[in-house]
Amino acid sequence: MAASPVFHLVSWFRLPGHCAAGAARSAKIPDAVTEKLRRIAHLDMDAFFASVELLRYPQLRGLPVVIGGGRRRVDEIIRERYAERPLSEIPPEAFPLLKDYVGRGVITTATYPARVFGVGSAMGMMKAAKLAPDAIVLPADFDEVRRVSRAFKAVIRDIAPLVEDRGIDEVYIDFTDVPGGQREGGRVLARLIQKGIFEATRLTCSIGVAPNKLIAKMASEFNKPNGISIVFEEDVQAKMWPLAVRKINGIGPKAEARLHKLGVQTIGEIAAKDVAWLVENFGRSTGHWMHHAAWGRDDRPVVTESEPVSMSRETTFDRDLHAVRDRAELGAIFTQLCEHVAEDLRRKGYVGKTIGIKLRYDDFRIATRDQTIGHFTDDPREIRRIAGQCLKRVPLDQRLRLLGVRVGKLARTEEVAAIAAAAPCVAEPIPDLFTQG
DNA sequence: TCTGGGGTCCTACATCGT
DNA sequence: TCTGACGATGTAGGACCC
Repeated sequence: MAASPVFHLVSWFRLPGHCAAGAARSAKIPDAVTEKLRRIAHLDMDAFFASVELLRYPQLRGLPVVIGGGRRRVDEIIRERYAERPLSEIPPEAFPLLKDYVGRGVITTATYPARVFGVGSAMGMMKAAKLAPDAIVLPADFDEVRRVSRAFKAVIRDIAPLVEDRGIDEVYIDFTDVPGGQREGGRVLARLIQKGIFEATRLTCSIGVAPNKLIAKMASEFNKPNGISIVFEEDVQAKMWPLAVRKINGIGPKAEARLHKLGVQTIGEIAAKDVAWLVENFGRSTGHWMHHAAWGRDDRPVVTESEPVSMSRETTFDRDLHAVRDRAELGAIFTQLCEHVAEDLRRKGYVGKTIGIKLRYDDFRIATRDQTIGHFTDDPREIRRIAGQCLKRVPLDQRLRLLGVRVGKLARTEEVAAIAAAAPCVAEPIPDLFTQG
């Protein structure tokens, strides 16, 4: 190998403005200690959905609780028996248990006492019920979770403005230029943020601070729940390389299985492989990416603003439906999905020009079809019409488990309207694949 | 055994215009 | 008129993430 591991790591982590001459110089210059380092934090709320429920039902603290399934709110169900009592005074034995759960669905989150039994996110409810039959099961309250999500992100932005939203319970934060962001490698600022979030929401989170997003993401897992992990560039090999390949954000079950089959179990073993070998086995893009990731290299910036690419609605039926025998039911669901997507677009101020459908057959195979039209729309009837044309292009001789509608190629409604006002034109007709020609 | 919903990004391939 | 290269665009599917 031409360069030492230390050379690779040190050269990668210096900020462009601070490291023009790279590793050789930074290794010699004694003021390296005063140099401002790139410090990126990854913050992850602990068992977020479950923790939000425990704010409402504090009597369930310390008990195994999972969130998932069920469309009816539990407080409605138990109100039938405990009509006049405040929610916090309803005894734990009144809550539904996993072993009594009937229906489809997966676990969204599990509290730490529930995780002891081996249940966790994305696990089927039936399997979870076998592992932890006496765990309490609650449905997710998305409205409340969204409210708390906005609250904790507001706390962070007040302290450190460069925040990248990574979903409902996660963010990246650029500590580099935040006052105090360099102190103790970021630990001081991380503690401040944890304290602020707890005061605002009564919820805990875990934070990893590292030279880049890739390592910060891993670091936030090191010390869960309610932990802080600080990783410096010189720690990377010792902390990353013994870990399983799956710990790299971006290596999922497929890539993991492939690596295992090739005899690679840990991140260090990926790092030891030649790039050419990785490219040969995983393709050019993934091979190079995997090599960089294993060496802890990642120069992606913290992105504070982004536009959505698509919006969709999908639903899994209570029972598998047949396109012909359940035509009326499917038609009603289909229309409703189109209306929901249109509502979402209008509420958020977007229009789109690629309309598509997704369906999942009873054997879990997925089929998608798209159609791009000549203009932007957020009209539910038009979405329904184009989606209907897409639906005619998929085989419908097998039972369906799921149906979805998607609108892509989005643009802001106001921008499209402004362009249309500046250059009015007649919308071109939309070809109908099945009724014409 | 059972596997939700809402996304993003990547790849492969077909088609079309130059 | 035919052919090939090439880029842009659309489509379908897959992997992955929260």
